[in-house]
Amino acid sequence: MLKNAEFIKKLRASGLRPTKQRLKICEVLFNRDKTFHFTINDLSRSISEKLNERISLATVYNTVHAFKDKGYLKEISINSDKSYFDTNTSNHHHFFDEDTSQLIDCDKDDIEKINIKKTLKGKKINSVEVLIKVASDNQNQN
Amino acid sequence: MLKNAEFIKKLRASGLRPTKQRLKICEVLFNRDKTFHFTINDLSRSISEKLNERISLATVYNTVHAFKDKGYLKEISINSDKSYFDTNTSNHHHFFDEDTSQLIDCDKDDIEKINIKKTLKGKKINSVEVLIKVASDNQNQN
DNA sequence: GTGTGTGCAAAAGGTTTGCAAGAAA
DNA sequence: TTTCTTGCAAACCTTTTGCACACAC
Repeated sequence: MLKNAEFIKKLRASGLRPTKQRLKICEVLFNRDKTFHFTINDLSRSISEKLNERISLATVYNTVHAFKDKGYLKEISINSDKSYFDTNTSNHHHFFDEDTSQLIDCDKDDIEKINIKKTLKGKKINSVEVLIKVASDNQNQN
Repeated sequence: MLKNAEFIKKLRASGLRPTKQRLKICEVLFNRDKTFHFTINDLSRSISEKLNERISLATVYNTVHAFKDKGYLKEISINSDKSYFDTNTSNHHHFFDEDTSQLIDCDKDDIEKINIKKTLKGKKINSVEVLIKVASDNQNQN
């Protein structure tokens, strides 16, 4: 459970002014036990539910993008009409449940290291993302 | 180079009426040497450029979705405001060049088989997609 | 003729932008 | 007081939908 003072320090350190809205968003995003996978809409809903407060959509978008640029959030590559973000910024992969549209983290141990043999001239690899799409198994429901 | 008659046969076989528009779209999509990675917008532009003809956007959307459902096209998981499709429906992965927004196919041999150790109860794996994001390497430009 | 497909325009949904008012430094 | 941030509404872009007309069978 991070305290407000820590968020303020963190924001200042990355050149972001610790405004009331950004601190609220930090609270919703980072004061939790588990990783949070969300769309902007989810986050916006969480803010109103948890804090009983309203932050303008434009500000939520601004903040999420700022946090992503600073490395506090990660955007997940999934083709969808919406963008998905993840509070777990470590190098990891995802299961995507097509029945429920839920993302599930994949631990480091769940997938063997991926070995890429091809290289592209003059290009460096920025990230390697694996998305495993799953759906209910009708052959063996449980 | 596939002929019109073959497209007609293929469409009929999958229960799609071989209309003028669908055949044109087949021509643009499948009469090429290399794999085609595209957004709906790219395809629409290709149609007007290559065939000097206009097909309604709604029809292009309908057709691409129908072709995807029938397995003639694959949708690629990449987070973007647009959807990307691929005429290569085999099991393969992609590089995504963040400088140019271009997709590049990854051959089977370029990546070792991915071994997933975790399983989710009652769920079966539908697909495993790897996306390797690259960008120009400023340290070693060439 | 019957049912499917097409095309247009309008609507929908997510995201971005411009700008005036407000808050932080 | 200067600069950054917020909030609103409008704009934007991709995608979907409703409906009349046209085409395939």
